[in-house]
Parts: sequence; C-alpha cells; structure tokens
Amino acid sequence: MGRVSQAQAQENRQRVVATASRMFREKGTAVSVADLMKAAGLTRGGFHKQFVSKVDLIDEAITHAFDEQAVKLEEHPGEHEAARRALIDDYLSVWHRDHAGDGCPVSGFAADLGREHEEAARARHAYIKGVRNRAARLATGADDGMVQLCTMVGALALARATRGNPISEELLQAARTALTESGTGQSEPRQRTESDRGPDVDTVDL
Amino acid sequence: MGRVSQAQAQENRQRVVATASRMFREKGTAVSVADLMKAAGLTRGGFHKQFVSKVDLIDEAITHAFDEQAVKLEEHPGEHEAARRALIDDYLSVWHRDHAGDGCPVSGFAADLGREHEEAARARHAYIKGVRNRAARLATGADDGMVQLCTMVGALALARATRGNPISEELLQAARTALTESGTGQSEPRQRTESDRGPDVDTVDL
DNA sequence: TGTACATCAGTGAACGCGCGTTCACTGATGTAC
DNA sequence: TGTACATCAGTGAACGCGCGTTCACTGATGTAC
Repeated sequence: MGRVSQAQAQENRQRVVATASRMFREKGTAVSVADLMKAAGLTRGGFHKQFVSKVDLIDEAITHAFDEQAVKLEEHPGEHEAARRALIDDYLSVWHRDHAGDGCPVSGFAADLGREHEEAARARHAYIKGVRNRAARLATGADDGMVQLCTMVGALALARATRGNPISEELLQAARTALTESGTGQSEPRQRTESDRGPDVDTVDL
Repeated sequence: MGRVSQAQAQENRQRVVATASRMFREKGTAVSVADLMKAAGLTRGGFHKQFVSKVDLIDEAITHAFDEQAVKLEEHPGEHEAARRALIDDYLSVWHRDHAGDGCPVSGFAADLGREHEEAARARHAYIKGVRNRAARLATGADDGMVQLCTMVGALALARATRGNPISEELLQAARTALTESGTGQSEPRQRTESDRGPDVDTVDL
C-alpha cells in the first residue's frame, strides 16, 4: 500500500482519534497503540506519522470525547426540566453502564485523570469545562447541579464496579429516583424555586 | 541473605499485602510487582514464594483493604448521626482526596473493578459487601444510604480528577453541604423521620 | 493536458525497555537423632 | 542439650512477551514543467 490522498489521510487520522476516544473510555488509556490502530483498520507503523506520541493522542482523544458530547447535549433544545430528566434517565441506564465507550467522558476518564499527575494538561482543561457544563445543565433553582452530577457519576461508577450483582441495578434505580422524584434531588430544598420545572415532574410540596 | 524465620516470613508477607493494598488504591492495580516488593523492602524474586500470581495478590490486597476499613468504621460507637457526620466530613476532606492509598477502598478500587471483567471474584465479593456496609452506615430513616454513598464516591472521584483547579474543592464542599444540611441529603424528604438525627445538625423544617 | 519526479501515508520488522514469572543459588532456620 | 542435615524465604539474573517508538521501504499522490 503506497501513499494515500490527503483527504484519506485526514479521514484515517480522525478515525484513530474517534476509536481512541471510545476505547480509552471503555478500557482506560492503557490500551496499546497497536490495538488502537488495528481497531481503526490500520497498522501500528503509521501511528507516529500522525501523532507525536501516545500521550498526545490521549490528550486529543479526551478533548474529542468532550466536543462530541457537547454536541449531543444540544439535542434537547426544549424546556430545561424535560432535558434534565432525559439526561438523568440516559445517564443512569443499564445501557450507559454497559457502554462506557459511547458514554459520558466525565465518568469515562475520571479514573485515568485522577491518577495521571503530570501530563494531559489540555485534557484536564476539557474535563473541567465538561464538568461545569453538565452541572449547569442539571441545575434547578438554587442548586448549582454539582451535587447531582456527583450522585450520577458515583452511581455509574459503583454500578460498573458491581456489574453482575443485583446491587448494580439497585444503585442506578436509587439514584434515578432520588434525582427525579424530589426535584433538585439533594440541595437545600427550602431555597429551591418552582419556576423552571417541567409540567410532568412528580413534584413534592415541601 | 539466607532463610528467614517462619514468623519473619509471615510478617514480610503481610507487609507486602498491606503495601499492595495502599499502592493499588493510590496508583491502580497496574503497579508492577517489582515496585511493590521494593516498597515493602524486598526484591522481586521472592514474590512467587508467597503468592501464586499477581492477580492472586490483587484479590488479597483488595479484601485486606476492606477488612482494615471495616475495623476503622467501628471506631465511632456513639450515636448514629454523629458517626454519620464524621464519616461524611472525613470522606469529603481534601486529605482524603490527596491520600487515596490510605482512603476508602470503594473509591480506590472502583475504576479497576469497573474495567476488570474476568478475574478478582473474591475482591468483587468484598467490594459489594463494602458498598452495602457503608450505605447502611449512612442510612437515615427512609433513605437506605445508597444514594448518599453515590454522591460521596462521585464527589471524591471528580475532586481527584480535577485536582489543581478550584472546582475540586467546590465539589467536595457542595457535596458535604448537601449531605449534612438537609439530613438525608437527597432522598424523598417527606418520608424522612427526625428520630435519628444528632443534636448539632442544622436541621431544616420542611 | 501530459509527463517526470519528488513527496509522504502507510507497512512491517526491529529497537530498547519493563513487565510477570522462573530458576539456580545462598545460608539461616527448623528438625531428626 | 549438641550435632548433622534437610528445608525453604529471599536473592538476583534470566526467560518470553508486549509495550511505545524508530526506520528502511513501498508506491500512489501531488506537483513542477
């Protein structure tokens, strides 16, 4: 196989990034370059024609995952509360638990970024932006959404770690119920306003 | 260095398990056997005199971490609510964020168990027991504690992944406030009872 | 528009390195008498 | 209680293997004329 057109090369490069973005979320950034390239339909040799190093790709793959998700998050342009409920239900679904590769990068990269202390400066920046973005989308009234995001990330992490045992589904269900039945889910209820709720929420008068 | 007494050998073995338990929580189970043995003051060669394989040690180190923590959890024999608040404050502290090796194994091993799909059957069992145990300790009234545990695990994971940015401390603080100011923190407030609250809790009449 | 040639995306073998594991060896410990 | 000897915890070098990376090579692409 000889030289490939510039357009094809660009497409190949993007496919490697997209593949890495998925595999890193699924199995962690320890996935080998050879496996990655193979999954993208290429051989290992060409890797350094496109990327300076593996760390470089990690940075790019993480950033890519957040960019991609930011687009997805725009898909619920309707009212805030309906979008919030849809986000929560998707997030705490068995499907999301079992498909980390196509799932939320906040959960997918938390472990690797929590242990990586040197590199990945760009990725870290994208990660923090992603956390703030999601928290804002969950916010209801006085609650800034950060605590709800913590609950969701924690529930998903525990559900993934306990897969195969009934407690896995219990955790997802418990978090879903808590986050949707009482409106904000957990912040100081007395300060919460009713203004931005959707009509079909099973609200609780406090 | 020749043979060592049976007592010394047993002590060495225990030191390796304790060291592994700490290092695996801190850096993940990818830590090498050589590094582990070195940290325990031994050389790599002796490893397989004590352990069948590295996977074997991972199993034992995880189980050990939970046993050790179960003992620590008994240290607050007083009233339930005071113990609960102490647990939450310790859990969501900056110290805990920065010392995963001496911290909660539920958070420390969530990432590795979430990705490990074959081995570690014993470890998985210990993990699930640990999750149920901690959830029970957090329970207040109608809330079974699982959702609160999710919030804590998620807050710690996000705080660790965003270390170095102000949002890291914000996440810990937000979760701490939510979990202590409103009693249960997030479950259906209307069903909650007041009976098991501590005297110094800033309770909110709903 | 054709033709000659330089470019370079992708290949596959090889590099040094660190991994988990094995093994011949050491010599103090534990035991048989 | 002493003595002779077998045991085996720990050592350090070596094993095969997979890692990230490098490199000579290929040949279609892109370009200069």
